[in-house]
Amino acid sequence: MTPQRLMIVEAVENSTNHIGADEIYSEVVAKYPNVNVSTVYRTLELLEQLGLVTKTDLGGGRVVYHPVDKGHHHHLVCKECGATIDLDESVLSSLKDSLLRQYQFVADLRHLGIQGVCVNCRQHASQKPAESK
Amino acid sequence: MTPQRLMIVEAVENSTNHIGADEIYSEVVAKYPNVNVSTVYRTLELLEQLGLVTKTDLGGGRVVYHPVDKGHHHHLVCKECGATIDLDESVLSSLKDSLLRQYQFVADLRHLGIQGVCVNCRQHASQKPAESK
DNA sequence: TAAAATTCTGCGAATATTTGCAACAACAAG
DNA sequence: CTTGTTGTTGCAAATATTCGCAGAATTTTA
Ligand SMILES: [Mn+2]
Ligand SMILES: [Mn+2]
Ligand SMILES: [Zn+2]
Ligand SMILES: [Zn+2]
Repeated sequence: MTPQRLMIVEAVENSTNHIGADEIYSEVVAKYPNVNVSTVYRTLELLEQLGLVTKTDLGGGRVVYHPVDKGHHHHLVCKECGATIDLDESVLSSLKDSLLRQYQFVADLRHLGIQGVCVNCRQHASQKPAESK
Repeated sequence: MTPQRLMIVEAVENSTNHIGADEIYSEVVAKYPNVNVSTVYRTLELLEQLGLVTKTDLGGGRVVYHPVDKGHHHHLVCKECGATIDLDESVLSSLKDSLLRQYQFVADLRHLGIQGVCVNCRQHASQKPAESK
């Protein structure tokens, strides 16, 4: 457990909710000026393999990390407005179960980002049928 | 419909199964030497928005494209051995339905890559409990 | 301790993809 | 035909992430 790893873990744990690699890097580099981004990425990969953090692609180039001990959940991400809706883990547990039963496949569905269109954006789209120019 | 777009569409349609942006580019550049990768990516994005192709991240930096008219399906991707198992669309339709009912969210689940560990790799792992050095 | 083996790091380069911009092409109006 | 408008391209630079490598730090062995 090196100082840089410690600070990276700290940054992830202290984050309110999700945190990106760039934010972690900024936070760490403030106290420890000569850390490298590679180390941040490598440490995050390690933490992921150890099952301490989850990595989630929320779309649009935003990949975020989340400590496992702060609750499992998933996210619906609206491609139109970018809104993210929290989703309880139970919604995906039946899928996970059926993949295990039917395919003996252990799906890694800890913290998923599901792309789509939210209610608001769907309503707005139908209210504006004449999209035109 | 420009010549470069035509050739990109052709490359995707002619592909046996999945095809990556780099492969499309190689194929197109052979006949039309001064196309640019940007055009390939831009065209693929366009085709995706038009609902003609699906884009899927199969993990490990492999993003592949697939024409919609060649059947909908999903993939289980083993993180250990890289094997991909085909999955019928029906397996995810119940999830899609419940997201629509409970959250009024239209999930974009046309061609998903689900990460995890396959049967073989799981058995091998348990047969080798003494992983050691 | 000293030497050897291992692990971790910073750095710079590679990778895949996206973006801004200016030239270019198609096309409509005058 | 001349002009203006719009959409498409190539190029070069930005972005996020990964990788090889050689040196530093650590741990193991003798
Ligand atoms: Mn989350
Ligand atoms: Mn497929
Ligand atoms: Zn929305
Ligand atoms: Zn496997």
